[in-house]
Amino acid sequence: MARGKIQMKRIENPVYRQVTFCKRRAGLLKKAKELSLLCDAEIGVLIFSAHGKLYEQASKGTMQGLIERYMKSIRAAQAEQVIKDEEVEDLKDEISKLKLEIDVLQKGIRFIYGGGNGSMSLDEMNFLEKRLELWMCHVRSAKMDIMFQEIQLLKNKEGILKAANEYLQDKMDEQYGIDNMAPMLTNAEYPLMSNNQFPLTIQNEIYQF
Amino acid sequence: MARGKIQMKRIENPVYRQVTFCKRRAGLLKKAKELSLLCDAEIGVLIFSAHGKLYEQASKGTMQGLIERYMKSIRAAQAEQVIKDEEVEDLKDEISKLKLEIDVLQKGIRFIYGGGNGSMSLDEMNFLEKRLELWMCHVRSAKMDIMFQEIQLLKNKEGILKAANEYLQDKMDEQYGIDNMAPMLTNAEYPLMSNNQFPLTIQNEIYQF
DNA sequence: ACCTATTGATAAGG
DNA sequence: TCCTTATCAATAGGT
Repeated sequence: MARGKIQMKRIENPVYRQVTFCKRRAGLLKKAKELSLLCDAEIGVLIFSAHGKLYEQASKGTMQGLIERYMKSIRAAQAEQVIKDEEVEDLKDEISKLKLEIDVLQKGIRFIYGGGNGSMSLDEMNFLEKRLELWMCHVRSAKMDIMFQEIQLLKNKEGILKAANEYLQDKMDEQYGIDNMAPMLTNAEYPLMSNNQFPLTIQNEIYQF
Repeated sequence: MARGKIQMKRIENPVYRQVTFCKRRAGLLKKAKELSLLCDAEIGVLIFSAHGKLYEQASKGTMQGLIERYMKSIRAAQAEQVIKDEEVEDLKDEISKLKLEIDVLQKGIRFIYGGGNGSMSLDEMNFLEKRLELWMCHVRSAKMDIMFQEIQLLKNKEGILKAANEYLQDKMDEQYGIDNMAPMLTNAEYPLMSNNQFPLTIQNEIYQF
């Protein structure tokens, strides 16, 4: 440079620093423009002064376009710009669907829990009543299925235990003799099963509603 | 420059152009770094070669940070970067809440409509049944309230129409004489009200469920 | 903002 | 891509 070189460190004198900033900033932007022109390159320069003032130059196109190109160029840039936009759209779509779903589901239920604050018409309530009755039928039917399955399970168990019981009975008969043990078992047909017995009457009671 | 200055226009010879691009690019980045250092400025340089290759330099901080600062500096930049992030968070929060809500609401209803594909336990179904009965009670109670209000409304109308009827009757009596009109009205006490009458028996029928 | 001595950048060639 | 070197451009310090 002229009239003495300067050390490559921050210029402490604020006046000198400001002057140098102006001069070199102009030089930098000029160099950028020249490089862009000579070599057909797209160049952007962003300069924030120490006080936060912005200086910018975009050779060929706009700074916005350059930044977008930069974002796309850098890997995963799409994840920050393009994909983020898509994500927002997806999320909004999902929210719309969920809200619609909620509306349908809550139209009645909010009303019911809210104590019926006049937001539903008589027709809507009649519809809801019918719907609730239907749901209740379905629930009761499903409940019945489960209980019936349990009954079947218990009956199977009953059969197995009954066989085991008879087997044990025979063993005892062999070991202690018929005269000695027979009187103890006359009052109970399947003594090991008493807790799991399901009389048919109870079963029928469950089925009707 | 050395050995002759060059014209400030695109260098046609690709080899020369490429060489100049390398040299001047290095020079530009060096100048940028020096300016940043000397004058305490934050500088970013973006260079896309004619073939699309990216060269970048960010003095102080990262290019991303610089771009964000640029976006914030330029008007409405927050709407593209910061606010978009916040928006995504908000949307995700909303979705979480909605999904939770849906889960609660649909836990039973999905099952019911799905025909009871074994996803609920017997206890859960008992709970749901009780809940449905309660809802139905609420619906019927609300329905009843509305019908009662309608009845009150109709009774008020009845009173008004009855008075009007009597007034008209008197007028006719005055105009045509008692002998001429009396026989026509003996069979109906309130002839203008017949369609809106609510016998007490029907009302009671509605109340009981 | 301008001037200008001096330094730094770089075009051309290897 | 790097080195060399003759230029020319950029600029530090002063006005």
